[in-house]
Amino acid sequence: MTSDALVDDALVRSAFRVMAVLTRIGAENDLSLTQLRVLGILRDRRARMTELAAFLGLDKSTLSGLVDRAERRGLLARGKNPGDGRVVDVFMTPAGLELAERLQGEFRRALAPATGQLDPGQRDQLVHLLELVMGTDPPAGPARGGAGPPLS
Amino acid sequence: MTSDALVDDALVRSAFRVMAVLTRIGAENDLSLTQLRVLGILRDRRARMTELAAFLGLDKSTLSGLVDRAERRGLLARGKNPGDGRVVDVFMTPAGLELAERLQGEFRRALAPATGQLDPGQRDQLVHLLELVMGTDPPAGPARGGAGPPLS
DNA sequence: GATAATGGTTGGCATTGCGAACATGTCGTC
DNA sequence: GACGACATGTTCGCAATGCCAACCATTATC
Repeated sequence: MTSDALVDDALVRSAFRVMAVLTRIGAENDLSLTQLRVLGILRDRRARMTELAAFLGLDKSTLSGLVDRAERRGLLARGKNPGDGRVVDVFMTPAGLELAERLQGEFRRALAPATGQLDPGQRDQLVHLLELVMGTDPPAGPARGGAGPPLS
Repeated sequence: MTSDALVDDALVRSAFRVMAVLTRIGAENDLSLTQLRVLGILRDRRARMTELAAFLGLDKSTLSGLVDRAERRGLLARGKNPGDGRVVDVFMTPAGLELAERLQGEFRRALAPATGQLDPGQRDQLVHLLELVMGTDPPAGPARGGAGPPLS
């Protein structure tokens, strides 16, 4: 019982901590958390708007604006989908890729003092446990069980 | 050597997962993530505005509006600080406390299928590892004692 | 007591995110 | 082939988040 509560607590705390780091790095580069996430997701794939929206848990209309702004900054680009005329594909520009790469480095460096507290064995353990916990299917998501290249 | 990357990855993934659950529960109750967090923080203490802002990593002015809305909904209340006339203390109303209690229950229930994947021993281990990782000074934690500029 | 420093609020601004309404494209049925 | 159902994105209007700069009130410092 209380063991449950402790785990929840630890997960929430670490989540907020991670988010704080991501938010800070984003802010330093004029990117919101969501934009950061988009950059992370598109780093190794091209996606259609709806797909992306579902993945992020956002409305299609929200994504329109999001992509608009990122496109205006030259980080993303829209392209037609050859197979379906309705679909709009989104993908990274070279500038976007470069930025994503740089931010990932910053993120790892920012987290290094924390993760450095663990020895390799503990690191594996932590990864294993988190995968166990998070391995169950997310609330929703027909497409790809939620695993994406989580921005780092 | 990619062991580091794996940990970062797992942490980010679990962070987004936890946030998604919190966001959903908040949305179902017309509360933003930040409001949820405020409710969580004030559950067992009373705090002044600046203190709260620093803890959340937000600007004072952001908090004004946040507390305004929560106060209008009867969840929080403002009070004078006896020791310092400039200070505004914020604390939960009974309604706020009740809501916070309920949401915590919802959250635990939502996470149960995930945490239930672990046996008690693994649970302890996960808590321990997370505390190790997060126990160190965060590279960018909000409101850490002396060090560091406002960093937003 | 004058001047600084601290604590909160206000107003202006861009962004986020939702829902509803809309335009366009695809597909199934006749 | 033409029609209507459906799917995909965009646009518009709205409230909320969050920042900054400017401001008022109170406290500290000299």
